[in-house]
Amino acid sequence: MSKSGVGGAAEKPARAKSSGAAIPVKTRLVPAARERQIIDGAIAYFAEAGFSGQTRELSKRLGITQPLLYRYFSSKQALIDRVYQTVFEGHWNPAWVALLQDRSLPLRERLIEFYRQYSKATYRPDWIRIYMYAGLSSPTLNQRYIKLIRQKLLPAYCRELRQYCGLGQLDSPISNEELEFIWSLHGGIFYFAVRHHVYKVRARVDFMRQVEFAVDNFLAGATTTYPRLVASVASAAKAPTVVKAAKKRG
Amino acid sequence: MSKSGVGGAAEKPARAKSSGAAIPVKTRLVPAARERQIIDGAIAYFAEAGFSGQTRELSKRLGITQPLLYRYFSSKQALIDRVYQTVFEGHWNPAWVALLQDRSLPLRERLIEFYRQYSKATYRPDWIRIYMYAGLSSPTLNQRYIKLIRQKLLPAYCRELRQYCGLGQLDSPISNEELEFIWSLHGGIFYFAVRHHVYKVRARVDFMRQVEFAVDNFLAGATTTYPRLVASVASAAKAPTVVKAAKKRG
DNA sequence: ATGGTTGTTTAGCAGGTGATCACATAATCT
DNA sequence: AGATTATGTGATCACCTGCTAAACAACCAT
Repeated sequence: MSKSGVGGAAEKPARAKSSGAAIPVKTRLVPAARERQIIDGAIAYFAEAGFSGQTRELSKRLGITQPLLYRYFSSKQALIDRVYQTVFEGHWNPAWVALLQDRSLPLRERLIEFYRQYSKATYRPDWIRIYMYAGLSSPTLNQRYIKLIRQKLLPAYCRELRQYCGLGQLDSPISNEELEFIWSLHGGIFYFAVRHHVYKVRARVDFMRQVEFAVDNFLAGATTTYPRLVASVASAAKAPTVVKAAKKRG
Repeated sequence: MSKSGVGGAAEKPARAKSSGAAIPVKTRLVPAARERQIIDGAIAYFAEAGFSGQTRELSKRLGITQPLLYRYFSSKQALIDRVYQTVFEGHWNPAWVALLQDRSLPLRERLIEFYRQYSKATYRPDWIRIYMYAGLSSPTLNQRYIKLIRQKLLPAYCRELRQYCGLGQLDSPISNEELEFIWSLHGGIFYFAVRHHVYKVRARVDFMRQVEFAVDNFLAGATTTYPRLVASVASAAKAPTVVKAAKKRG
């Protein structure tokens, strides 16, 4: 079954023979560079087309042939996993927690600076779109990322907010209600980025200025709302079985 | 080439012949019912698998053959369009605007009641997932929906908030900054639903209770933040070219 | 130069995927 | 009941898609 090669070579026009051609000669890259190029291209392509995008189209955009992808990644899924890994692990800065806890700055300034850095690192079209595609096809990775936020970032966030609201002496464990309360701010800001980068809605406002208003509003409200929330959760925790008992009676 | 039918009929085991069989006999529906069934099934299936889901798998779940889909929809895309239409147009209630403007209730109560109804109508797994898939593949429809929110709902929202914050006499046009300010609340609540229904993160909190906290916090902060926002926008509008002029000088 | 190593391409396969069509058959009408 | 209508199905087509093997060609040591 040896029918390949000869015919193909004969049809192929001279490529590197005629010296004057401006056509870029076939570039042969070292494996690390080619792999990097493929990953970067895959992030951009899958962010646009979703993970049901075709490997042929991806290779076309990279200017390489499709089988070459399989020299670097054993399967399409392996490439996708690598894209996940690169995107999800590449944008977390442990310094953000320290920033939130730096009490030499007012909490307002810390939060605004945090969102300046956080949005710059994560609110990018590619990142957000891949994050959303990932969440739709299989939310495992998103759950892990959310867990990271919930366990590393929000508790620090929460302690600073307690301090800010005059609950500094409080040492009760942080409740889910408190975490979700903070997440309502965080999510509101994130959804602004989604509308902007995914739905391409031009809001015609300055992003950081809106962040400032959102943070200011959150903090201004929190001085009254947050202590009430904490008290409400605490009182509910004291008598958690009341409802059930009432049900049994009724 | 007439080889169909005979062989197939011979292989097929008795279906309606043997009377005792519990197997449901072939149901023949009136077109309207079948079409409805297909659309409902398509919403559920595409919400789960995305629009790259296969027509064969869809028909399998519906218990019908794949070619039957093409009797009701000329192409897969036509079916998808119908799904879009059903989902996007099926969950808007004009009464919500009236509810927001019903000043016989405190604004807090109106907002909470609004989110109770709105979340019940739109924060459903199918709806949210199709909304997100649609936004990723082509944001046109989402833009239209956002425009609906922005033009019908938020202006009313905004007027009530002005009233609430002692800016009732104000009749200046509503600025983008004000709309985005409100959207930070709206988006925060929506993103809670996304985390819940798409990323399947179990927050272990009562949704409406968190909505109450978010609304309370928003309103508590707004009495101080909102007038400042309005003033800030107004003063910026007076001298919009200062920055440019400074740039020219520099 | 020469030959070996290895990055890259050409050709192609097996199974999937949207779409079509003749025909079988349930529901309706007379 | 028998004729009529049009819903639903089996078979199939053309193309797509992930993936593989072998040929080819650029780079390097000698």
